[in-house]
Amino acid sequence: MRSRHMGGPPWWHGRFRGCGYRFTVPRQAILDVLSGTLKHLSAEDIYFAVHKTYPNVGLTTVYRTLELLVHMGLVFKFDFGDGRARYELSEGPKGARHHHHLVCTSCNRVVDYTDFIDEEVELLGRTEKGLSDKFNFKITNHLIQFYGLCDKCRNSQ
Amino acid sequence: MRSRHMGGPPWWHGRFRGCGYRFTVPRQAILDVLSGTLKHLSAEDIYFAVHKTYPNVGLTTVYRTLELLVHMGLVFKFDFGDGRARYELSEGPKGARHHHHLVCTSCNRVVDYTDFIDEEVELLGRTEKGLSDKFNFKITNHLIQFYGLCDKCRNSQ
DNA sequence: ATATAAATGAAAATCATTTTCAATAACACT
DNA sequence: AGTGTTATTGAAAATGATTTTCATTTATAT
Repeated sequence: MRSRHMGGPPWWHGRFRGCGYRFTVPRQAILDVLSGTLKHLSAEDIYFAVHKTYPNVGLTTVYRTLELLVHMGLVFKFDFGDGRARYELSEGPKGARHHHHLVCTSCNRVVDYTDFIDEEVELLGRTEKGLSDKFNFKITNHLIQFYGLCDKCRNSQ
Repeated sequence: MRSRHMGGPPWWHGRFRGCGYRFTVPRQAILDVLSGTLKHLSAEDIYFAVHKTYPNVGLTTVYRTLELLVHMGLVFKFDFGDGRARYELSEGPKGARHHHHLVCTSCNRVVDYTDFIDEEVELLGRTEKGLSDKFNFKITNHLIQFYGLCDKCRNSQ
C-alpha cells in the first residue's frame, strides 16, 4: 500500500515512532475515522468506514490497531452493554470535547453530556490523587457513566 | 429439584413475586453465592460455586438468572477488560458495602475502594438530578472506575 | 391432585475478538 | 534510488463467552 501525504495531527507520526511503532496507512486511516466523528464506533463500524477509502484494510488490522491505540492512550474503549466494544479518540479531562456518557439500559442508546463535567473532573482529580497515594497506582484514566431509562423507553414501558 | 427452607433476605422472594417471577432454587443459590462474597465473580465462577451445592444447575441458567437479576436491579454487571463480565450484588450509594473500582490496565487486577466515596456519591447525586431533568432519563445507577498501572505493574515495566 | 405457564438443562448456534502464518510494506542504511 | 531487516498486514481458522433452541421439569394457582 502506497503512502500518501498525510493530513491530521502531524504529531501522531512522531508519537508512533517514539514508541518504536511504524505509522502505517491503515493506522492513519483508522485515526482519521475516529477523529472525524463524535459517534461511538464499534470495530466493525470503523472497518466499514476505512473500507470506503482503503478497501484492502482488513478487520483484523482494525482490531489490532485499536488495541494499540488504546494501549498508547490515544483511544478509549467503552462497553455500553450491547455486546461490542466502542471506541473514541480520547480527549483528556481538559479537552474541548471531553464528555461523559448516559446509557439507556433498555435500548442501549448513549447520550454524551458535557454539563456538570467541570465539577466532576475537579473532584475526580482530587480522588485520583488520594487513590494514587493510598494504593500506589499510576492512574491514567477514569470512567463515569450513568445508567437508566431514556425518554422513549421510560414512556413506552 | 426440591425446595428448601430458605435463608437470606426474605424480601428476595417477595421481590421476585412482585415482578411476576418465580423464586426458584437456582435463583436463590445464585443470590446466595453473590451475597456471600466480596469478589468480582464471572458467570463461570458463580456456576462453579453453585455447582458445589447444586450440581445440576447449568451454566445457561446462571447466565439467564444473572441477566434477570441485573434487569431487576439486584445485581450490577461490570466490564474490567478481561473479556468476561463480572457480577456484584448491587448495593445502593448509601449501602455499607458500596464501593468503586480501581482497575489495572496491565494485569486487570481490581481494587475496591470506599474512601472518597462519600464526596463522589454526593456529587453524583447532584449530577444525576441535573441529567435527569435535562435529558428526561430515569437514572437508576452509575459507574465510576479509575484506570492505571498497579503497584506491581508500574515497577515491573 | 391437576393444569398451566414459567423455568430449566444440554447441546448447538452465534458472533465478537484473537491467533496463525505466509506475504507485504515501512524505514534505516547505503 | 536500491537493499535488508523487521514490523505490519490480510485471510482464514480458531477461540471462547454468551445466547438460542427445544424438550423436560417445576412452581404455583386452581
